[in-house]
Order: sequence, then C-alpha cells, then structure tokens
Amino acid sequence: MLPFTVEFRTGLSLYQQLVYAVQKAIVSGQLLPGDRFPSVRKLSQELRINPNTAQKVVTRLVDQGLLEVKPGVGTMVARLPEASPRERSALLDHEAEALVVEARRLSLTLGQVQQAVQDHWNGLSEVSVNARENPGKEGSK
Amino acid sequence: MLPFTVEFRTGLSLYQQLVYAVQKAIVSGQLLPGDRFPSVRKLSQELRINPNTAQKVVTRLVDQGLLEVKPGVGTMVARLPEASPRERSALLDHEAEALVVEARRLSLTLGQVQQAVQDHWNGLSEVSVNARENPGKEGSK
DNA sequence: CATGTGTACTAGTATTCATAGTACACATAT
DNA sequence: ATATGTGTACTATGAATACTAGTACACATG
Repeated sequence: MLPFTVEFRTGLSLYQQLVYAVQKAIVSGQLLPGDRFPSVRKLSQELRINPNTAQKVVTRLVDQGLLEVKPGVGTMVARLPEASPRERSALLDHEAEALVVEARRLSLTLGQVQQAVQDHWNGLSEVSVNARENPGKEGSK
Repeated sequence: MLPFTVEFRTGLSLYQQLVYAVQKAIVSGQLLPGDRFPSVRKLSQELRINPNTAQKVVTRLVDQGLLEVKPGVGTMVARLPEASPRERSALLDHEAEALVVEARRLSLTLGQVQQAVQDHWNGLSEVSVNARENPGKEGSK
C-alpha cells in the first residue's frame, strides 16, 4: 500500500519513473511535508524491485530535498525546498523549449500546448484539494 | 560549416543533443524541406565525433521522417510528416505533465511556465522569418 | 577513375541500470 | 537482552546504452 501511484512504461528507467511519481505526488499535495514515506524494503516489496533500486530512488529524492531520512528510523516527506534560480531558469530555458520544439514537430498549436499545461496544472491542484480531505479520514482510523 | 547550431551540455548523450538541434532547426524554418543536409562524414568532422555516432543521429531523424536519404547521393530535409495522434496525445499527456510537475517542484507559477512556452514559440517563429530572408542572400553568392 | 555518398559490419571501452546478496549501525518495541 | 525494522554501504554480475575505431561495399557523380 503505497502513498503514490506509478504506471511503469517502457523507454524510461524504473528509478526515473519512480522518482517522477513521487515528485508528482508531492507537488500535488498527495504527500505532505511530515508524512511518513515507505522504507526501501517496503518499496521494493510492493513494487517488486530490488532494494538497491528503491534506495537509489530515495537517494535521488533526498538529493532534491523532497525527502529526508533518519538512519534507523525511516524516511519522511520534507518541506519543499527553495529552488535555485539556476534550476528555474534551466527549466524555463531548456525544458520548456524542448516541449515547444517537440510540439511544433508534431504540428500542435501553441493554444493546444498552453491548454495542456493549464489542464495539468489544474489537475494537480485538484489532487491537492482532495488530498487535504483524505488525511482527515485517515486520522479517524 | 553546419546549417544548425548545437551547444553540447553534460547530462545528455551527444546524439540526443544533435537530434534535438536538428529538430529545432527544422521546426524553426532554419532548415527547409529540400535543403541538403551534411553527410555523416562532414558531421563527424565538423563536430569531432565518430562517423557511426553521426550516422545514428541521421538514422533517428530519418525514422522521425525529418530527413530522407538517397544512398550514394546524400541526405536532405524532408517535408514535416503528419504526426500520429498517438504521438500528439503522448506529448500533451506526458511531456506537458512532466514540465508542469517540474515547474511546481521549483515553485514556478503557471504564468511563468506559459510565458516561457510562448516566448520559445515566438522565438522559433522569428527564426523562421529570418531564415526566409537569409536564403535570399545566399542565392546571390 | 577519383571522389563523395550512405550503410553495415566487427570490436572495444565506458557508463548506466537493475539485480542479488551481505553486513553493519541505528532505532524502537517487547 | 532480544526481535524487528530502519538506512546505508559494499561487492559482484549481467544487460543495455553510448561512443569510438576501423573496414568495406554499393551507389552516385564529376
């Protein structure tokens, strides 16, 4: 029973997809700062992957500041760290450009791209709202 | 003397970056259908890479329908092929989402993302306009 | 014929990814 | 003190990918 969902697809490495799934769960509010995060042994069991692969996922997310660990205790979701201006401009300069190049290659329109961006933005915000209702239910257990 | 520019950065494979640079040159109009594309030997010389790596770039672009080759003659830029609905929805569903997730992780705003998308969109269109003027200059040589 | 083109190989090295297994230190519950 | 669960660090292996080097052949053109 993991607090995030992941559908494995071909073309991307397992650990990349897992890192992304957790990032998504965090930015959407499905996972909140202070929440307990499953141990690498639980991750590897549930996902049927090697513990070292699970550990690699956690290490990457720790490096990004999304998770924090206490040796012997476990892992929990951290507060979203302040992003560096460098990272931000890299996304706006490079990743956004790559999306646009790809969109133009597929003959999509600017409007379609912007609409998709907005839809995803709103979709993640809706999850955030739902997530705040669900923790209340869990608190009653 | 290549008809596209590429700045190699770490983190991505050489051939990926080259494929992207050519995609960008094509969608921006810097390279037009029918234009001659450099041979793999020229690519490897200019870029100081192995000819097999250059060939891999060309093969990938041919697979995408952006280039077409005539054995013994050479390679030229193809007409932008009709993109499959599958590719399109994949970009709008997955790549756009990934950009949004990353943007939210970096605490960027929807407005900033959409502004960046539009800027890049416009930036590529401006290149297209300039490219149409430059061929005229080259014609006079 | 000489030159330039794409293409297909073989072979090698380095890196990444994922796995398997082991073991230790730390923390908590019984 | 013991049992259980935690993170962490290793070694080793194999597969896949990336990139290089070199060679050779067929095709096209001057």
